[in-house]
Amino acid sequence: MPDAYYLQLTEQLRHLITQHAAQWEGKLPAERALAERFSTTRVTLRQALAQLEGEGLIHRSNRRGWFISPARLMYDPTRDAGFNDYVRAQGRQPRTAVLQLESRAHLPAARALNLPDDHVFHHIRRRRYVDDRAVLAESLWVVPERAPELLSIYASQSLWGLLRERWGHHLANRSISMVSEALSPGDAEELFVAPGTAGLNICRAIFDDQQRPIEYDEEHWLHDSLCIRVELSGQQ
Amino acid sequence: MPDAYYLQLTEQLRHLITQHAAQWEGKLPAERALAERFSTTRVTLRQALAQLEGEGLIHRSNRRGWFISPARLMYDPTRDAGFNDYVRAQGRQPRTAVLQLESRAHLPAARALNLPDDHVFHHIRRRRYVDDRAVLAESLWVVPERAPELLSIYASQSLWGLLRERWGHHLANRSISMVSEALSPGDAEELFVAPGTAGLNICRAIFDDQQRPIEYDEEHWLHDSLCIRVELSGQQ
DNA sequence: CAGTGGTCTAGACCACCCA
DNA sequence: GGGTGGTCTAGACCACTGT
Repeated sequence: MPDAYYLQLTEQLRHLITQHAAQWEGKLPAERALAERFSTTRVTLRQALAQLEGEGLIHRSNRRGWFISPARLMYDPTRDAGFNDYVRAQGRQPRTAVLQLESRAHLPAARALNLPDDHVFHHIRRRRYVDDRAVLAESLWVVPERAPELLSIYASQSLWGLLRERWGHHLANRSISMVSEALSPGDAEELFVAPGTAGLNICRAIFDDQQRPIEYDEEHWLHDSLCIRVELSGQQ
Repeated sequence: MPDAYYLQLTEQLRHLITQHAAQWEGKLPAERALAERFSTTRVTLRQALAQLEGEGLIHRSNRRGWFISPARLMYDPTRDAGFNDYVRAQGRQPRTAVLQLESRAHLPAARALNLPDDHVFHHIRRRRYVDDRAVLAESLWVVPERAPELLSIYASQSLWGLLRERWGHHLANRSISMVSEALSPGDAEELFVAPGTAGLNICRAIFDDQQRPIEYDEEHWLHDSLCIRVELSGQQ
């Protein structure tokens, strides 16, 4: 069926990668070396690599080369479990870098939380790692009335833990949306990948048990880094 | 920031497309024409088009050209609403083509439903359209004990409607997983797109209120055709 | 500084779609 | 049968990475 050479190449590379994964220590040989080994051009070789990238088998670190992708992280966006907890529960190592703390308005957050367009939020921007690979760039927009001194006390711990323990909020109602995307140049740079790399965008609007808006967040994941999982019981 | 020419091209094309959408009737001019208009090569032009494809703004119909993508379909995989119902509710036109009806074993279904590896299922393979664009290829694996004569009476209606009305099943517990994927050559062909086109794979295992397995399904969506939406209330 | 990936050129051939 | 998109070649230059 696959008569195009780059599709045959894709299969050969797939086998090569699974066989030599250990010996290469996760990093593929240089493109020119691979192209020569298969007697083809870099263009065609890159077409095959792009296929495997789309499948989630390998990924690129911008200008540093091709790497074998680790197993996907299981993630249930409907649960309250903090990032650190569920990453560790899967035997992986979480890490967080806080990129920005500020207060300002944000239209999508205002719209999603049914607040005036110019409402000001506490904004936390952070980058999250799994096993030292940056996989997630996210922005949190917290309603300041619910967590007044947030920005002065926040330091990369669990936000939902804080909201629960310090301010006694119960995250009861949530509206979640997920779409595939191409990472914006900004998001791509923060995750050290090439612009336009495939990503998954997850947005959540969260309200308490009295329908008061609490928080809105925008997550940009590398597309190959996660598997969304939702378990539900009870009739819908 | 975007000094690469193909990224500038991406922006120019984005504007061109939004302006001329109506006049072009959804189909972009030929690649050679566009490349000439921007004084570049087809390779670079295609790189820019691929960016817009990743964003979901345009898509390809295999060997027929580039088309402007319609608005994403909102889809809540946690609900029981039938495809026809929720597509119509969004003012769109649903259509279904049944591709295959058979009985056979399927390992992933058996595993997901906690049945023996060689358990035989009723298998329904179908293609679903929204406004005459094929957007979904799916396989349903129904436990025959729950719907014995399914294959002889099924004809593209709502499967969940049938299960409920004819056999009185309540779809109570479900386990859902979603991952981005590159469409397999087979799935791509069924959806009339190029092999390796970005897709979204959704799998569901469904049990009744007594935890008896009912059905397992595998969905392959074009990545730009939908927006997953989940609304939840109550604490998790 | 050497080598790498990212980008780009200027062609070519073929299978397939559509008129 | 003409034109299209899909594929492929054989180069090139540059910015950046890692040493």
